[in-house]
Amino acid sequence: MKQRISIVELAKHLGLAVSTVSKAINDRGDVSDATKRRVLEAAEKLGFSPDPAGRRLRTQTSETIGFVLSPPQSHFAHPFFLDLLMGIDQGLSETPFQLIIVAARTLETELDSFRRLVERQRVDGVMFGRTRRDDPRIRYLQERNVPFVALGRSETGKPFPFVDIDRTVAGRNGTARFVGFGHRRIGLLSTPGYLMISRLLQEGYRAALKAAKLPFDADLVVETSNDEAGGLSGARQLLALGNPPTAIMCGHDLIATGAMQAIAETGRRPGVDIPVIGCDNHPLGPYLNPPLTTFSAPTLEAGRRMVELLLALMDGGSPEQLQDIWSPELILRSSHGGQLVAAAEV
Amino acid sequence: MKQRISIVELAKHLGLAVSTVSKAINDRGDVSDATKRRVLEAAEKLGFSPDPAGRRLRTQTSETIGFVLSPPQSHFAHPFFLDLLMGIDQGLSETPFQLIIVAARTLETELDSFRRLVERQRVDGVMFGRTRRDDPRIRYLQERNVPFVALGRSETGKPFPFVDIDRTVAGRNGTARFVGFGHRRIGLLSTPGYLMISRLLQEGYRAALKAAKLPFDADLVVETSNDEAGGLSGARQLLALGNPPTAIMCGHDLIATGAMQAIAETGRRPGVDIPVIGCDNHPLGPYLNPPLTTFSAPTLEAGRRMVELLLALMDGGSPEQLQDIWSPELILRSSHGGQLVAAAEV
DNA sequence: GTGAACTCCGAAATCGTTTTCGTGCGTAAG
DNA sequence: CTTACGCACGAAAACGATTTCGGAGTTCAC
Repeated sequence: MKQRISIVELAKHLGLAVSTVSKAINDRGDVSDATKRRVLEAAEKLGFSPDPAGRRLRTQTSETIGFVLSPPQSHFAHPFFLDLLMGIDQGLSETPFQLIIVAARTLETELDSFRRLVERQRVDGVMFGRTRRDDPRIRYLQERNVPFVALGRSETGKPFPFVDIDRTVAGRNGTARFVGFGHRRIGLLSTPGYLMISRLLQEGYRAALKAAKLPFDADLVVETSNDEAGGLSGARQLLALGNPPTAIMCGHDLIATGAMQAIAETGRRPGVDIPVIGCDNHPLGPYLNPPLTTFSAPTLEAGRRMVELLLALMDGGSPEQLQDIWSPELILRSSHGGQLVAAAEV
Repeated sequence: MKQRISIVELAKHLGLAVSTVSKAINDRGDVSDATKRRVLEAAEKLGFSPDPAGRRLRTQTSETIGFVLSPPQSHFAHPFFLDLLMGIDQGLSETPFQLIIVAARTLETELDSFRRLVERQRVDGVMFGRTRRDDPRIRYLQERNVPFVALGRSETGKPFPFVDIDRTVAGRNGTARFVGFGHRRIGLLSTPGYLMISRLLQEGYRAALKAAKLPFDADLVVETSNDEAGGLSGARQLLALGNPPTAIMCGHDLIATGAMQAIAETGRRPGVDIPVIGCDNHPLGPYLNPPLTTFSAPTLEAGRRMVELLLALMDGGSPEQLQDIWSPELILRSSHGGQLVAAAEV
């Protein structure tokens, strides 16, 4: 292990005072350009970089932001999550902050993860996703007054910063497209009801029905777990109806995958006899049979943006100004089917 | 923000010396059980927990281990990676260590990520995956003498701790199964050649051929990127051969997914006319058409084990003793096809 | 009763920074 | 020539923990 050099040794080497060296390195005032250059050069040559522990102790900051992985039920939609993480890391890479992550095992212990993060590790800020309509994490963080930014808005507490990829427009545009194709009974396979995205998706769905003067039938919307198994069982339930839907809008690509499976079970051709649309542009979508029509989710960009918002917040920005709502775009492949044949109507 | 309490205030509150309180909290000797209890209770009541910055400065340790995400080409097989991360976090959760992650953007800057981690952040240990046959990361870490454990062995440098899910057995057992079904020309779609898993997979493949006294045909193995697109183009290449394979073994489920697509393009039924086997048990495998036969990859457990190995290493363990090789198991679904019909032989 | 051995606790040094507050010096104004 | 002032740098005090070492007080053997 190459041995480390401390700032006092560097100062001694330069014949300068420690304080001067410190100021030079941090580019604070009160030091001439000449010595500043001299210090920087020596630091480079001797491989000096300030020990974070010392700095953190003195400045009373951890230079750390925490991300907590939601409990693994549904795994927070794998690729989605990974992209988000990379975006966050990219955003952080130009700052002195480091990203620490913890995984919550269950919904019950999730809050403990947050507590450990802020009370023990003393992170400077927090990020998380899968916001819920009523979200105890938000309440906790606001109560402790710790800066945070969420992926997805919520109905909880005071205003807070977030990036939201608007499920309302997915719900609205997806079902509107089905309506345009002549469908009159459109199923909705939504994520669990406590999630904010579920609420928004259903709002969009109802708005589209209303615009088309179509009746709302509660039997046609089922909330299910956010994965393939959920899509499978949810679609089975839908297809077992006396008057089953002729098209299905899904709250996630994984759900759509399961739904297509369920459709195939009944002997019908998924995406053809019963069209399907998903959400979040899962990378495997193009390889499904038929390729899955879905809505975009610029997750990497969302991660980067979340960092910007968090930094702005810690910089004194007001939460109301730090809320992004992005509209997902329809990605047409082929599972959305086409014009409904006349015979199939009624 | 609820205000923090430092150890001196706690000591004052108790009428004890700071040193005594510290010893009580860290359960070091030289303090009676009675006062130890008293201190712990007060700490609990007043919500005291030691400031990591102070401790780290004094103990000259960062209590931090770093994980670096491989460059996004192929995204390190999403769900695989997430499970690994959760395993690592679970392993770490009982220790004072925190997990910090950084994402390498490209192969070129990957080493810089490592350097930042050890030279600037001063992590106590490092983890990474996707080991390569010749791996500069390993060289760097061994040179700097920083403790690390890898996911996957390598041909680089001195012995080091790792957990390896043995691709050799996947390669061997997968092709052996095809052989058993009567196939004589078996394609191998492998991950990029510089990866260790690629090398091992091919070793297993050749071993199975040899055992069956089948000739090795270099045309039948193609190395390709570790994703669906790679599988697609690789399989196309294989199928365009004058004497194409009648079955394809794949180095990853994502590759298998692309391969099935390519097979379908030619009008043949993937998994039936041309059987396919993948690796790593991707969660979407059961939802492919037909469901994908694959090899298991207990990634969560691997993550947990990696933590154990790292801690053991930092505790003075010898690297040679800290190497796990796990055998993946065949997960039979249906894409492996069945008995080859006699007519297809030659 | 005395010395030794053993417990338990406290004073102070230390880890590597940043930051405040002087201090000396040179320069410009009067 | 004196005074005032700005500029560049240095001394020292934090930040919050751990650890070493020494010193009371107690117990025990002789």
